[in-house]
Amino acid sequence: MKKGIPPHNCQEQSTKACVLRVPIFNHLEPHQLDEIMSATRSVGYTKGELINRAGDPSDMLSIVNAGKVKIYRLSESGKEQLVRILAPGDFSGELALFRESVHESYSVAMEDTQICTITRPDLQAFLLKYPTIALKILAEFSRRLEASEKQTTLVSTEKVEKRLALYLIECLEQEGAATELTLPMSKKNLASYLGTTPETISRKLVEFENAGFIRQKARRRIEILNLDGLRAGITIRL
Amino acid sequence: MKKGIPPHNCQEQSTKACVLRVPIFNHLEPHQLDEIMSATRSVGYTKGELINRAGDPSDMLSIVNAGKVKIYRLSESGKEQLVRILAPGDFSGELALFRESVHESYSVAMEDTQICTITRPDLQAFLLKYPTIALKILAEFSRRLEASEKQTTLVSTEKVEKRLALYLIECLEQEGAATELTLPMSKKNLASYLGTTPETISRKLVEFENAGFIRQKARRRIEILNLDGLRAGITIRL
DNA sequence: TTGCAAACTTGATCAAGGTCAAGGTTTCTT
DNA sequence: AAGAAACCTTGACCTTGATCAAGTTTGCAA
Repeated sequence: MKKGIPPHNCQEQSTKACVLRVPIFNHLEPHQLDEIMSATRSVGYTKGELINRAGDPSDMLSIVNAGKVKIYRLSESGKEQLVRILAPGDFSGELALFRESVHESYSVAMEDTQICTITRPDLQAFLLKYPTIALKILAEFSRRLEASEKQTTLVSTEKVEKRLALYLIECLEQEGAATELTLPMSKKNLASYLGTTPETISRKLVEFENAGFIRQKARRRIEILNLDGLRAGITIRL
Repeated sequence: MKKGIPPHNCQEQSTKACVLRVPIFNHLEPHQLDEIMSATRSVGYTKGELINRAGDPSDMLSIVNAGKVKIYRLSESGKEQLVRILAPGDFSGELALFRESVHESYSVAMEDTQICTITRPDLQAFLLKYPTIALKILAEFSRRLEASEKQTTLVSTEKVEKRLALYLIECLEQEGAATELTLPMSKKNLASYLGTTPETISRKLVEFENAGFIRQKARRRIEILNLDGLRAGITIRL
């Protein structure tokens, strides 16, 4: 399944960019960066390619250098649940790094993607040698843990309508001070992320539109017309 | 709100036990343990006492020495969602430790409880001095992250019936090879943990009983009669 | 550019499970 | 041991949102 792009794509160039780009390393001295770079390999994947399945042995940290990676789980009953989307600079492989283990989730390249990898032994050595890296990773983990627990709470205590509204608001905030946002994924994926179905997403967005909270535009763009209304989440029933 | 138990309870004794008991420290040398112990304070809480609220500033790692602590979040709409229960040896305060921050969740003592605390500056110093501690914490975080993401998937893709069945099975596994398990929390809390209501838990357990999968006994004990049936989760409708 | 596949929309139906209410049990507390 | 307070159970009802089905639109590849 995993074919990758031939070795001529593993340029020194992109490996370097990768290490420089990642928050967990970019505070290091140049000579330390060089050291890490030399332990790094770069692999390419083409759009739609499966990077790993749940159950695959996991023994490296993967850092996205270019492209986008979708990480999802399959439930017992075979439903797909989107966990997160990795953008350049994001990393994955957390579980595997600190104990022998296998992947718990699937990942696919959403676009043509370059990934840099460091093996577990190499990373562990770096962590002991440069403890500040561990602090950075701890910070990132605590951020993710926080996000994940929040997501659990959201899914288990709020109705779809509110989950969707909060998600839109979150997207808006990431866009800066804009009044318009671009969904970072398809509605199908969004449904999977929010624990619902594409049909329901579709209907709820129409409701928001009818309530005058938003306007849907082309290419996944959504204009926010009434942020407070959206936040309150009270859509007028007919 | 936070009143604690007077200082005479902060015995050297319990502080030592605490540090020894925790997986993140118990691999260290005696002199290192002494060093950490001297940076540790012990505080007591009485049953039902609120330890912290969401929004409180969080600047220390807390380790449970004795007792049980319930950690929960409140959703936007005011519903309580149980995140986890800390037993002796478990720790909490993750988010706060690596960046200035506030608690995202509430914690209450479920019984009379002793907690040891280490301030952020002290812990950060130890992490840099003894990098193996960071590795231990990373391992624990990755375990929790994994559990949390699994929980999200479960809640967002499976029906209550299956979530409950899987939960029972998980409890059973933790009891060793027994055919009987004790729910570690009230059904009300279990409902909150599984993202449902006490009424539904009650009804589903009766369904499982009618299907011959389990038998409910006194004091939160449940006997498993048909593990495979439970796993398959197909209850016979009338 | 055409054509196919995937994504999206809309409608109709229905089951899961949340809510409200009322009684019955544990379990603390005093 | 009595009383109170939580917890649990059961019933009736009704909302939410999943599912199935059938178009429609969009995006991409040849």
